[in-house]
Amino acid sequence: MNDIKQFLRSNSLRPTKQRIVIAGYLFDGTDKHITAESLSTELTKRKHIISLATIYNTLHDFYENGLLKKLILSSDRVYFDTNTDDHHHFYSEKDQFLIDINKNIKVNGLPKTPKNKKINKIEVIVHLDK
Amino acid sequence: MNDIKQFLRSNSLRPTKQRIVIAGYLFDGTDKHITAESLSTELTKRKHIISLATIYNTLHDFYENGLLKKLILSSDRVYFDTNTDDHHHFYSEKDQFLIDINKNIKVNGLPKTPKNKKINKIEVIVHLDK
DNA sequence: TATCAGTTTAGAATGATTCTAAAGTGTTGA
DNA sequence: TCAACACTTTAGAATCATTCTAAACTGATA
Ligand SMILES: [Mn+2]
Ligand SMILES: [Mn+2]
Ligand SMILES: [Zn+2]
Ligand SMILES: [Zn+2]
Repeated sequence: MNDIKQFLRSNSLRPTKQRIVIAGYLFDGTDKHITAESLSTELTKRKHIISLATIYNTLHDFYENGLLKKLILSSDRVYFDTNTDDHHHFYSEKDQFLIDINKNIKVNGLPKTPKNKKINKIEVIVHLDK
Repeated sequence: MNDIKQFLRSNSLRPTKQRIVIAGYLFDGTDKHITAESLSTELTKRKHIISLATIYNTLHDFYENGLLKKLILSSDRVYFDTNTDDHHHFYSEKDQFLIDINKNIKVNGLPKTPKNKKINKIEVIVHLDK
């Protein structure tokens, strides 16, 4: 709890009650893939009522500060990933199911990068089912 | 034009005026990445006024029939791709810019597929800028 | 402890997409 | 040829995740 406060402060985030609760849940040592909605549900289960606006604000604050990754996999919800290491995913749209691929994936055979552009990151999504 | 009609029929799509115009534009031999909005703008330029509802309907009909691929890259618009071959993309969110990678990309080092699941497709997105 | 910038929140707004239901059209069998 | 009907188009309403607004609240600081 004081760890969490320090953690937030060290990321230039004021440790408010809401951020402490959310960070406590998100960064408990277990990697998580969540959406604003699923996070809200999870917090409500734990009797922590936090407005959706704050949940969105907090997810963005954490994202802006590099504490979360953003995953765009579906057109109707944004996923956030507590695993900020470089990694990839298995994804089942059908089962709304997302699994980290932490192994060292190598992408071979890329053509040259478009003129005046730099590669920011390479994302591999392994789509399951259909 | 009669080619287009046949093309639509052979894909179990009734060749309506609107579908003929849209297919004529989309499948002119040049690969395209479009959104409902950009397609609408493009058709309007060409003096073909088609309602947005029909544009959405048609894109989905074409997609359902395998004439288009769907690309989820941003949370606020869906891209459709007239290149239905297996391929990957360079993507610049900043410049809303999308380039095909048709070269034979190889993804090495994938772990085993989750139990009871099958790989549907592997998608590589090379994000540019930041 | 007063002050103030930063934060939370209810509720409104946004905007891409989907839905509804009424009018229009391509197909087909007689 | 054309009536009949299933399929399609469309305006406008609805949906819904997300963002915005602006007022109340709170953590940090001196
Ligand atoms: Mn939606
Ligand atoms: Mn949007
Ligand atoms: Zn992950
Ligand atoms: Zn493409």
